[in-house]
Amino acid sequence: MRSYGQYCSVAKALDVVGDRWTLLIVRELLLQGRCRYTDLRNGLPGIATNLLADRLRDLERAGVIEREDAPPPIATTLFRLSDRGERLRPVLDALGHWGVPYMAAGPAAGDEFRSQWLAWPASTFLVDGSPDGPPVAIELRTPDGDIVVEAAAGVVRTHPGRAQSADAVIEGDPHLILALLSGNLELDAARGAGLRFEGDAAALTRMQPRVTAS
Amino acid sequence: MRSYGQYCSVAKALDVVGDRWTLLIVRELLLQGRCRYTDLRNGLPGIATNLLADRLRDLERAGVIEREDAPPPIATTLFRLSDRGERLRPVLDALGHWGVPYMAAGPAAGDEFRSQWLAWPASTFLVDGSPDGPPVAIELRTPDGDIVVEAAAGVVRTHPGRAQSADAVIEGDPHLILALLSGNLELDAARGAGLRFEGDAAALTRMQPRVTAS
DNA sequence: CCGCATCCGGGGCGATACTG
DNA sequence: CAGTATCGCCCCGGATGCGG
Repeated sequence: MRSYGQYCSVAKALDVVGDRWTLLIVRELLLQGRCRYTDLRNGLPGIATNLLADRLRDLERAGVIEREDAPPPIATTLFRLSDRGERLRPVLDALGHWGVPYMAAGPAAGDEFRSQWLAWPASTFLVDGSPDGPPVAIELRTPDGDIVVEAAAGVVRTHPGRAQSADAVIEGDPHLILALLSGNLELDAARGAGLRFEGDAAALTRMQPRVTAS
Repeated sequence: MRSYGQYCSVAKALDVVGDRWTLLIVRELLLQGRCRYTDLRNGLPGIATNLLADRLRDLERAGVIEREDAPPPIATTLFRLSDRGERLRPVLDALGHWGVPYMAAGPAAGDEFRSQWLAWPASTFLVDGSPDGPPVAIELRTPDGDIVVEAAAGVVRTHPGRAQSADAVIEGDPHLILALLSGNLELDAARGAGLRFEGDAAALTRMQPRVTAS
């Protein structure tokens, strides 16, 4: 990116990560950890492949990501964040938190979705309604992968994969899942819309929208 | 900006503030408060005037800033952040903190500088070396305005303007001021380079670089 | 002078095709 | 699978004009 030419730490940061798509690439690496080129493409619907290659080159030169040749049997290239890149997490957290209100209206026409993107709405918008209760885990199964949403000790967190013991399992359209989690859709209505829900409905009410004047 | 078309709060946030120059406009409004168009231009060296006008329109439509007609005798337009815009402060804080290491090497050739930009290096990179001591204020006088750096109760903060009672006053080249504050330049050397320092040198050593593995 | 609008050249970006 | 190559387009940068 063309430098702003300003001796200011915000401008210098944007010189490095202010290009279009750059912070979304960091998002995917924060969410997924080490990725193949194809994994990144899949997590970044809409990006032009030459742009992804360009950005990965830029980010590597800037010391934000590192390229790693996978061990022999695999024969592929993996990309991962460097320590410096991992330190961008607070930036993504702040941006993701600020952007949550835009999710309330539902996806725009043609919006793509990946289950791992629920991490920010879940961990910054939802709050554990019963901080003193035992931990609760809800497993989400979407067409592009599974993630676990956990409420424990007052906070809600997410991570990819399956839960060891899920209190509830939700399967179906990701938009419906978010509507259900955020309280914009009742369980009965969600079921009527095709969402499959198994397990303890109380696990659902355990997670509540954080009360903020946004 | 063209939407990323992703139902993700980070992407939605970048749909609004991801355009070039946009976050720097927010930076200026966070630092300066209400601004005239000309004030913004002055705080954003390098921006094309049509782009500034475009961005201000976009930000107003997005509800991030608000336009305000100044009271009669003044007859000008003022721009200020809305509540929603003020909530971008954590984003700028995170970015500014992440970018501080890029300041260490000094300004690049042709880099512009404004004194108010010292706010992030001062408040996130410097730390109050004597948390239990009485508050200390250093007044900085640069060609484009004055700012105050205060150390109190363990933290270092800045604000524009003059101090009620400054323990020290530094006047001169902003680059030298930052080098002096960050400990990269000794007081004697700074004086030799043309910096004027008056007051208590202990106020200077009160503020120390935060120890981080950056 | 302040707050823009207009015009124009160059390059970043988007979409698709192609390749080792 | 992991990228290059190519080609338009539109965003951006820089200069200038202009009404209030």
